[in-house]
Amino acid sequence: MVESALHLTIATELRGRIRAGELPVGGPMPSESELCREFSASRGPVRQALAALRAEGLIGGGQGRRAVVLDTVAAQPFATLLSFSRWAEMIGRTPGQVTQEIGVGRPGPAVAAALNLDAGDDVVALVRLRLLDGEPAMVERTSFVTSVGRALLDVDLDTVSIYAHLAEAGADLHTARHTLDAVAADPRDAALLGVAEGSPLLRERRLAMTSTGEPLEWSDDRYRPDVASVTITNTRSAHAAMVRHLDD
Amino acid sequence: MVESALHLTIATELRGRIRAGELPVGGPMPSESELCREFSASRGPVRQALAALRAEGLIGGGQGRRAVVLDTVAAQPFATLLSFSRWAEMIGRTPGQVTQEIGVGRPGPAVAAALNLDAGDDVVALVRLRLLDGEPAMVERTSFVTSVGRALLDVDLDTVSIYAHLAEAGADLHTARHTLDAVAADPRDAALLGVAEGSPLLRERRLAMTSTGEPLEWSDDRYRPDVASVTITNTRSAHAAMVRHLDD
DNA sequence: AAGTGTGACTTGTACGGTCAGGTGGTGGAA
DNA sequence: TTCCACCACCTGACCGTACAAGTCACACTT
Repeated sequence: MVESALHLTIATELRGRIRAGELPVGGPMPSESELCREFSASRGPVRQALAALRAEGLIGGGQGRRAVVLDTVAAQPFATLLSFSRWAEMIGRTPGQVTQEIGVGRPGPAVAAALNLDAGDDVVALVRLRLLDGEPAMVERTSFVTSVGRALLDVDLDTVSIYAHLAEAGADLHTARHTLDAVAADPRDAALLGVAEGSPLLRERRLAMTSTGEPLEWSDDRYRPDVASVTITNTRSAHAAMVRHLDD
Repeated sequence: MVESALHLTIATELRGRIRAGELPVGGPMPSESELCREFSASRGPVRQALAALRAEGLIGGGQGRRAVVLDTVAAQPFATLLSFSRWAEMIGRTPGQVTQEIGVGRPGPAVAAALNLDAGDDVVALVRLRLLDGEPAMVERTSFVTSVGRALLDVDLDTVSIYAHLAEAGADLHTARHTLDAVAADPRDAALLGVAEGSPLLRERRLAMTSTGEPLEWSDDRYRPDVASVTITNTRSAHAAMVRHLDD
């Protein structure tokens, strides 16, 4: 087993203590020097770990004061925000999917612009109904650039997680941009999700890129708003952290 | 006047170059050592600045490779996400507001739970229609804890920015949690925003807290989805950054 | 021509120290 | 008893150094 970096070890350990209630919400964190002694680290890694927790919205506080525990649940890691399946598993639900369409073809102008494609380029387009515990939760309309999408044409998309498959195929998913708004359910959305036509849906449009900014995937996902919503935490110093969660 | 911190200076300067196109999208950032020389800094502040840009979704990249410019527009700073007025000013629009109701009273159970109030506590409740360039854009239903809200009862809310006023009054706004979903416009929303009853609205429920986690404000904001949406960037390493923006 | 090293360059991680500036408790003065 | 000055402690910021690990291009070998 490769030991991971010290600052990651510290962050993981502190996250665990916060989640377990060992460090209670509203209470102070240990001081930096205490953490240095405990983990035999210099202040660098300790501060790096605290900065991470701060960015996740777990702790707050200011100069001269000890950091304060704000919450017990952190924002979700990268993969969870990208993959419906991993998200479902993380929140303890069973993901499912029913593929409606898949094929190679010319993209519409909006998709071509989002993926920064040239005039002649094709995409692999996919429409799926996503389920949570067997109930309709989301309609997904995804377009992949062909270099990535080709790997999908041979697999059974109703059983395999796309992102797990793409990761194995070596796709370098690194950054994603999510745009959230509300739309009315069109007739097809309504039929698939089991809601009335025109009823409000939470739409997440997502562009996934490599570490160098090359677009890989563009998706238009429409959630039943009674099933899922999105929470973001932001702090004066740090920036925002996002979490998609279930409505109970 | 104290000059601001070096890492903030570097980050601001680099943001400016990216926005100006001096560092083109898709191109490499200067190496850390180049930045050290240019700003007469050690690697610490330089890396802190780059980490900030990374968290804002402006740059990406990995070990051994130079960072890559991903986008020209950064996520918004804290105040912009909290204050409709500052957001409007940042995107070059004129904010406006028409107060519908304001008063002190007993909160509903949902509000009391969100603000973590005891049974007998009152809140200052406020309903406003918010405008962009004179056009209806959002309906805001906000509840303040009385210690904070009292300061609002004496001012003209149609002309003063609440957050500017609260900041002057010494309120320590530090962290905010935003939950996004979609709702159908109720009759009152529809009348105020000038949309059909039942049409989809983007709802942002927001809890603002002090640095020690004490709730200060709970708000239910409903946007016309043709006017505003919310974008979030997240990266494998860094966490998410959020930006609220205008739909053109 | 294609594959393979090798080495320069770059970022990631971590150490140590230093100073500035904010916080909060304590003890003495009024 | 109340108030205030002071001080110990803490976090924020920064420097310089060192080594590990990843990337890329170029020269060399096959």
